Amino acid sequence: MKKRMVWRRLRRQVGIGLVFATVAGGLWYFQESEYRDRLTWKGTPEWDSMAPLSWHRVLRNDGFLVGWSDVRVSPLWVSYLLHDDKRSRIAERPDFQRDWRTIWPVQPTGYRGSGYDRGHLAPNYALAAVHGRDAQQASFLMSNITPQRPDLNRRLWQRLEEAVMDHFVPRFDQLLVITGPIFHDDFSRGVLNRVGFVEIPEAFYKILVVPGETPRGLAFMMPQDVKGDEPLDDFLVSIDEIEARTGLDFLPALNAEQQQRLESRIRTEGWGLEQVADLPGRYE
DNA sequence: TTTTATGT
Repeated sequence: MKKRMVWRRLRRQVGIGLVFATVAGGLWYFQESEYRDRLTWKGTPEWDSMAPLSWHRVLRNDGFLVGWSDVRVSPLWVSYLLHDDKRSRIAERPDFQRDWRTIWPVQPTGYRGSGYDRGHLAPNYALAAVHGRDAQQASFLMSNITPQRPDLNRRLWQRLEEAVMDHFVPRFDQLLVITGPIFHDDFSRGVLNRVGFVEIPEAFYKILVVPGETPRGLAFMMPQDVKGDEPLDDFLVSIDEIEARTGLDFLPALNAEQQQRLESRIRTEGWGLEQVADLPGRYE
């Protein structure tokens, strides 16, 4: 008799709890996607459901988003918008910081003696100049950092980032940048190929998109072992190729026809690449 | 005013 009443009450409470959790979760998700939409264009990268290595969760920062993989212990992509409205002075470089959202401990000191640089994906300068101090500090979170060989990070990659800020952003006014690592096809190669817990990529990609009715796109893929003074256009690839290598789908909210046009082949017309492809780096 | 590591 009494037992049945207790059961009924319990069931009702669980029911109310579930409804509450669902509503709260829905509200959270709604608000979170509003925040994300403000930081991107045509959605954030989505993963191929058949490829667990491309699964990730989104970390939201001031000025940029990070697709974080707890399997690779690495960001799979970062995404940020740039516009031609730069601050004239930017603050000093902050210290690298542990990001407590990553679960696996990735310490700022963890790269010491590894032969790899702590390479930014979302760059210090661009984030600081366009999005301000909080974004700059967030760019030094270890969730935004991947192991990069010094000749890539300080030379070729630096030249590409400089071309983005000094050439492409002024040229087009607004730019969406998606950038990230590319890993060896064979996951077993990555199990021990790590700096601390962080898997070491084979190469890196950077996708530039000019938002608009008929968007323009340009994409690069650069391996770890470069000298650093190569012409930037040696590394052009189609976005489709990057999708094939990463298991990610970029700009998922763009309609199929536009995606096909934008992603299937390399189109350099209008970018003025020849003006920047051979510019020397800042730290030769 | 654009990158980092250095048992400094």
